[in-house]
Amino acid sequence: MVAGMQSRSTPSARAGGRPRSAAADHAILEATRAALVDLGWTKLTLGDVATRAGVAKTTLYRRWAGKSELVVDAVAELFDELELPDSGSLATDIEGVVLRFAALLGRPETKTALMAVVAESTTDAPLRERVRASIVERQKRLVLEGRQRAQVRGELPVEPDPAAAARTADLVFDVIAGAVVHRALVSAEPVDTEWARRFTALLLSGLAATAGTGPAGPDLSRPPAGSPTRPPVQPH
Amino acid sequence: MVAGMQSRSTPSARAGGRPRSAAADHAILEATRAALVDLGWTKLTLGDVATRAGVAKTTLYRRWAGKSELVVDAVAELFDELELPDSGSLATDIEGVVLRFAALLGRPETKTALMAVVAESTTDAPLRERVRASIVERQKRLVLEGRQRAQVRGELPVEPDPAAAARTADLVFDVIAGAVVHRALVSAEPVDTEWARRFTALLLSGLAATAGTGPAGPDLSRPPAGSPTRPPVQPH
DNA sequence: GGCTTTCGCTACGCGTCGTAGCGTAACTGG
DNA sequence: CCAGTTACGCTACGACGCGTAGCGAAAGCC
Repeated sequence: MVAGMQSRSTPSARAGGRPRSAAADHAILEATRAALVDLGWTKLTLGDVATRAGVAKTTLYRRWAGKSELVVDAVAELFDELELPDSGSLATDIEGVVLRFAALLGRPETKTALMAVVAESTTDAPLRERVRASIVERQKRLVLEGRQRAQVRGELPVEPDPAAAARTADLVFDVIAGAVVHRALVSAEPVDTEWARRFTALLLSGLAATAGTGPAGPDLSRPPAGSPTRPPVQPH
Repeated sequence: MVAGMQSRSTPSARAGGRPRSAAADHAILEATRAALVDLGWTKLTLGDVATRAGVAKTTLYRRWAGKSELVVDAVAELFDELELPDSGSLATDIEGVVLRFAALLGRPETKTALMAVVAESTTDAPLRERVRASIVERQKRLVLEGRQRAQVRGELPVEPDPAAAARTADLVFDVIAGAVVHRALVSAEPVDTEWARRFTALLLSGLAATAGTGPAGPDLSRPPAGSPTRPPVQPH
């Protein structure tokens, strides 16, 4: 499930001896999340996690290099729940994924762990790669999915240059993820429906204006009338 | 200089006894930044900071509650350098402040400290208030300054409703600061001139489309011809 | 049944934390 | 000038988490 797990047990190695308990893995990661809720990042100790999981402390050190790696794997599992909703229009899709991402950031486990492991990763290159593969890349795929859907719908133009397309995808990803994280964790203000709507409107009209340098296509900021999931609401 | 300092020495208290050494404050904060560069956030110890600063460890604990508070004050001083450039147009102003902010985030002290204290602040309300007052509010003022300048220039419409104006200012702030931080620290990719230009174009065309619901005003995405600080460059 | 690897357990040295206690230094008001 | 008050440097201390070593037992594969 989590990408960073088979990095230690290379399947090409000789396969003799007692296998690692998969149940212990689940127990440890779940205990880690529970400890994050109760204690937060700094007060979390590996000994406490071991006690909660019902395993020996040495078992933890045999599988993970340190606290950071363990927590990355523990919170990475939560990002499996993050999916791109298919609501019929690009605008409501973005609003939906923003709200889901914000709900994930609102959980006490992720709230205290995410920024901490990113902070650690600034001085630890292997950890940064682990964060990228386990968490960041999983979010970025949602952007690529959303763009492809929108292009099929005709809501976004197809960029011919793949390098330029990758640059805009990276830009959009940093804008979405960065804005939500900053709103939720730095400004510490709620990411509610109204904020998501305003943010999406800002982003989409910006995209429409910059992507199509020529005459703009249909208005992307609002879903078409009769949206299946949510009726369009006139802003007062 | 730093806002959180006079919270302990209330000037209304009785003023007898030996005054606190101001030189020690500077030495401690500078030693903290040096230790952040050499050791990073986690390996930084208060005993080491005390040794570098040439003061006793107990002096540190008399002035700051813990590592987080000390680091917040240490990096908050660096944010004094952050200013809004006056380049003649809103677009180049934003590009300039984005590059300056990114340069600040590129320094090893802030890189490792900023995310760490934000992570701490998620489980520590007094610390969150300290971060807000010392660091976040200082950045947000740049947004308000930039908007006012742009309104004087006629580049942005004046929003009559103060509540709505505050909401858009908060939104723009989270988008700018969030995107730059995410690009620099999470994606770990360079915030260079080209990225700043693309991001600014995205933001400004979004602002122009959403703010003026009626007919759009002048094109905000590019400075007027003959910009005093930087000649406009055609994107290939 | 032998080989290999994992697991639980105990114990250990090490470093940091945060505080207490003491004598001294600096500054103020009478 | 002297008593009062506060900050400072220094030492020492208990507490705690870290990460590792060593052992016997368990659980698989050939």
